[in-house]
Amino acid sequence: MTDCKRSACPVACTLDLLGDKWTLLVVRDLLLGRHTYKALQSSPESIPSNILADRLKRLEREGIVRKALYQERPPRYEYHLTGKGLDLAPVLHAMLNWGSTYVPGTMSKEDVEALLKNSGI
Amino acid sequence: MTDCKRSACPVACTLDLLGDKWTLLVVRDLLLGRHTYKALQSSPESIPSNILADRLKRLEREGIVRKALYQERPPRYEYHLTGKGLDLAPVLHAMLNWGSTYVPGTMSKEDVEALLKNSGI
DNA sequence: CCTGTAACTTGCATATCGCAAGTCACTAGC
DNA sequence: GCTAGTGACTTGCGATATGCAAGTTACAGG
Repeated sequence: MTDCKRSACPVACTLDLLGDKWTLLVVRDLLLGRHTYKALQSSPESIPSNILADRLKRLEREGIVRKALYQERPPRYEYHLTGKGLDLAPVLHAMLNWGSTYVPGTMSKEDVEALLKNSGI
Repeated sequence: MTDCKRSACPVACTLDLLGDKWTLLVVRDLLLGRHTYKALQSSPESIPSNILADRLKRLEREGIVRKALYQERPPRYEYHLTGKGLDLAPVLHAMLNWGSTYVPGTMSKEDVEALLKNSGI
């Protein structure tokens, strides 16, 4: 294997995989029920197309996301979180708590919880 | 104010502030008891000097870190987390959990807890 | 005066990002 | 059959960010 880690620290290694502005947003959207490339592109932050493709590829390679063909002609794909991916929920949840407490102008935690309920999770 | 957010999502806004490979590592080190520039530079991941200076400046500007002169001649500084900064602990803790579970070759959660105890937190 | 140390700063090459546009494989309508 | 439209990407390229090395400032100690 050629995966050189920065250190043996689990936090550092987690940041090596997820430490950027977009990756965890993709995971958030997958948790919120957006499963197609189009749907992921349509989230309010409008992720650039090439970045989305790259992040999905990385997440799949890391076993956090699984890509599935759900229609053959024309080919259409769905992305789903694996168990490893679903276990990132506490990280997102902690960020949600912190953000809604300390960043003015963001949705309250309650609003987001309601949104989650309506999205059927 | 000219702080344009990507969206009203607390997670997105949190990632705007902390979403990169280094920022949360600096917060981790501050939690672990490294408080000087030198000490922060000496952590196992060896953060580049210019990046460290930049991140400390940003964290201070965002009210996550407070810089204090603890010795006048020669001038020596200490960095400490504010309440806002300390409240990032759950985020780090969630990453610690995930990393130690899913990234092979990292320290176990127990080892890190022990380390935290010894560092006097 | 010379060496050492903490806390940065600067220069510069390389890597990553992000916008726009283009591609590919179809399907549905005329 | 021809054209427009859609989903899922890919490509080009300028702008921004990163990372290494070296330099700077302000002192202390011998």
